[in-house]
Amino acid sequence: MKDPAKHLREHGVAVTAQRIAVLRAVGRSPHGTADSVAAEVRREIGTISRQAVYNVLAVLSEKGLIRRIQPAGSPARFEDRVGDNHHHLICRVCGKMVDVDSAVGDAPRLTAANDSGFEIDEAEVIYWGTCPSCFDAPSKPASKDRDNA
Amino acid sequence: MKDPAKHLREHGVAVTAQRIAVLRAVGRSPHGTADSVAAEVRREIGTISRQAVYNVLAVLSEKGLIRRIQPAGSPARFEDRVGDNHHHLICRVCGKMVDVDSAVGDAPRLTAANDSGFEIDEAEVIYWGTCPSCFDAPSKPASKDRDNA
DNA sequence: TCAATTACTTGACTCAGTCTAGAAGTAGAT
DNA sequence: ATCTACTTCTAGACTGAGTCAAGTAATTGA
Repeated sequence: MKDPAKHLREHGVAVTAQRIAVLRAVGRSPHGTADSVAAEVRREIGTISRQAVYNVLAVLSEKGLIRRIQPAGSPARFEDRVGDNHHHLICRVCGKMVDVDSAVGDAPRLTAANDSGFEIDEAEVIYWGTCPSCFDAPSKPASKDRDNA
Repeated sequence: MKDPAKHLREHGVAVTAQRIAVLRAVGRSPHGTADSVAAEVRREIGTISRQAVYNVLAVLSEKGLIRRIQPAGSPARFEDRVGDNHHHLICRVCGKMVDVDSAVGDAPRLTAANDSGFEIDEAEVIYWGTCPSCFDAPSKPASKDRDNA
C-alpha cells in the first residue's frame, strides 16, 4: 500500500490528513484499539479528536479498507488485512491476538449452517487459548493489552 | 433439569434464591442479556440487585452451568445449553440470535489453527447475516433487541 | 476561487459492567 | 436447634468504550 491517499480515493473516501494517518496507524500496528490508533495518529500528526478516530475507523471498515474485530471482554480492534478470510487466535491470559489462516474454506460452513432461512454473509471464527509465553510463565500476566501481531 | 437447587449443588455452587431464579430465567429465555435476566428474575422472586445478577451469571458460567456469548455490538448474552458445541447465527438488522448445530466437528479446526504454539481450548463461531423477516421487510427494523431462540 | 457539501472538534451523555463497604443469608460444627 | 465463620447480596458510586449533537473547519467539484 504505497499511497494511502490514492487508496482512500479508490474506495470513494474523501482524503483528509486524519484519514491517511488512521489508515497508516492501523497498517503499522495491526489489532490496535481505537485508543491505541489515536495515540499512534497523534504521534504522526500531532492531534486528533476521539470522535474523529471513531468516525474514520467506522468509514474505513464500512468501505472495506480495514476490518473491525470485537472479541469478548476487549474493546474493538482493527486491522488492514482484508479480503483474505483469516481468523484470530487470542490468549485468554495476556490478550495477545494473532492471525490464523483458515485451513478449510468457510464456504461449506456457511451453507451448512443455513437451514434457518438466514442470508449468511460472514462466518466469524475466534480461537481462544493460552499463548506460549503465558503457558510457560503462568504467574507473570505478560504485558496486558498488547496487540502484537 | 428438574431441580435447579440440586443442579447447583452438584456443581459445587451454594444454593440461594437468587441463583435458582437466575438459572431458571436463563433456561426459560435463552440468549437473554444480564438486564433481561434481571427482569425475568424480578418477575419470579420480586427483587434482585444488578450486582447479584452479574455475580450469579459469572459464577454459573465459570462452573459450567451456563454459557456466556458476547457478540460484537451487543451486551453479553447467556444460555443454559452447554456441553454440545453449537454455534450462533445473528441477524445484523434486528439482532435475533438462533442456535446452529455445528455441521463439521471443531476438532480439525482446532488442530489446523495450531501452528502458533497456542494451547487452544475453544473455537468460537458466529455467523452473521439477515434473518428471513428482516430480509422480506427491509424497512421495518423488526422488534430490536429481542432474544427469541 | 467559491460555494456546497463533507469532515472534524468539543463536550455532554449513555450503556454495560465493575468496585467497595456493609447487611443478610448459608451451611457445617456443636 | 443454635451458633459462628464464611459466603453472598444490596446499594450506590465509579469506569471505560462508545455515541450524539451543535458548531467550526476542510475538501472538492463547478
